[in-house]
Amino acid sequence: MTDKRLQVFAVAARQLSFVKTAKILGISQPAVSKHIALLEKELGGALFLRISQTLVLTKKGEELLEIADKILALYQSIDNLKD
Amino acid sequence: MTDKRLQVFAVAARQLSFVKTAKILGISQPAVSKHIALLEKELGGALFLRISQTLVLTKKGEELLEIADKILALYQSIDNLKD
DNA sequence: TAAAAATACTCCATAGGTATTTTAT
DNA sequence: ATAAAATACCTATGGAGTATTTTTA
Repeated sequence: MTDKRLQVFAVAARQLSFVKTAKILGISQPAVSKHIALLEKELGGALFLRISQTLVLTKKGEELLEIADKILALYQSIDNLKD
Repeated sequence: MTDKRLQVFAVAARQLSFVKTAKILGISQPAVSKHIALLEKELGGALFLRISQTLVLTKKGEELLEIADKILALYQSIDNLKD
């Protein structure tokens, strides 16, 4: 698991669009899809429901988002150790 | 950054031995050395002092350990989402 | 059709291993 | 001579990209 993966998820969970997520993070749309797919595989369940090209966060997705936000904030504090 | 990297660091910070860390985690000693070296490069400073084959945590190392513990605990709670 | 996500490839960087070297006891 | 960490080298997996396909509005 990487912080990048969680970051991609956190943005996607709020944008509810892999295309927008890709633009925001400056990576390709397939890269986003693959991050999410691997995360879902790792957690053994869907994080998003794909209902007629609309994305919706699942319960598991919501739970992950809460934890991911905390982890990402802590990674930020690691970045601050660089100074 | 990966959770594995932080886990290797957290164990090493307590064992103060890369050999012991490697045994505990079931990976090779060079793998441990490389994780630490990359972490130190990423943070732009030493995490351990190598004083006559004794390892000592630096201030930066101590600061990282506190944050790493919190992140690793949160990763544990992600693991629990699998159930 | 148009737009979004998924899939298929290709390429490079990183993680891990074994073997070896260096350094200090 | 021993023991620990670092380095060299090799291999395999993962991450990223571009191009394409699939699906649904």
